[in-house]
Amino acid sequence: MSVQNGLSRRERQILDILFKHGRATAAVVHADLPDRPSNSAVRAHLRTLEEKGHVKHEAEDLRYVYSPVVQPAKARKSALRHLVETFFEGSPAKAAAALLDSNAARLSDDDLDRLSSLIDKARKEGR
Amino acid sequence: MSVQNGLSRRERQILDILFKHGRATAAVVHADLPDRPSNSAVRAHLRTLEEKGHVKHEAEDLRYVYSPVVQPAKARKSALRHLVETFFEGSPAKAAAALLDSNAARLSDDDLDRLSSLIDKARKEGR
DNA sequence: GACGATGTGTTAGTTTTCTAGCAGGTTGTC
DNA sequence: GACAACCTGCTAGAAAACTAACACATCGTC
Repeated sequence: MSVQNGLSRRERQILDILFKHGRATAAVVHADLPDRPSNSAVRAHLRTLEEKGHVKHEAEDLRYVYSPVVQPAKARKSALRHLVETFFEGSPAKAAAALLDSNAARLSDDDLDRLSSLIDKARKEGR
Repeated sequence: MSVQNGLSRRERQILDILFKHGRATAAVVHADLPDRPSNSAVRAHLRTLEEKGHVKHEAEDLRYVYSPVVQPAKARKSALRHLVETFFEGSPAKAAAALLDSNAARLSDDDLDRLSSLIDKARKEGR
């Protein structure tokens, strides 16, 4: 169903790091992982993820660079839906409000303009 | 570190359902769980979650009603931060934009007004 | 009181996750 | 060539997750 099913805790963590970085070597993934597992364990998991089809690797001067197979956009969307569903009663507006509310200080003018125009657009479509 | 660490896949699923419902009996959790595990397994997991301190139960005419121990608000915040971090390069604005963009049709006028005022507020604070 | 439906607790066993350790291959330096 | 410093693959075993099955309690109905 969801993109994130069938994955163990570690696999999920690793996949998240790959989404975050776009592409990364085993060493980078390892460095980003909480509670520092062994490097060997990380590589094993990456291989498993590849077997399961969630990840692919390219050889790049002697090391492997891993990247997610699922389109980031798709994974994003799925993650958003899941979050909205479990924490915001299915209301994207509530989720968006929470985002803006707790992070207002960190929004640039450009960001605000873009959001405004999105809201205007929604207004027009709503009529 | 994060609220969602140290949990297995199933435990995470169960906890998400509790967040979604607020409070729920073992049977409800069971019904909402994908790939239908045994009822007994669900109860065992709930007990484990309680041991770990993520969940509490109250006896309510003969059955147990479970609810998350962590403040929903806190869990929400943590989940949002994680999502923004892994999928939106740490930019809440990008996340909010994605929410509005793909769900414009589902926003009510009230929602839009609320969002607008949040944006205005951010504008003022930004100066 | 006997029965079924529905709830819980606990146990024991399987399956999956997770890991360290070893073997081997390439590159660069001495 | 020997060595260190990287990297990969693989394997066996420990640890944790996951589960079914059984035992027992309560309630309502016959």
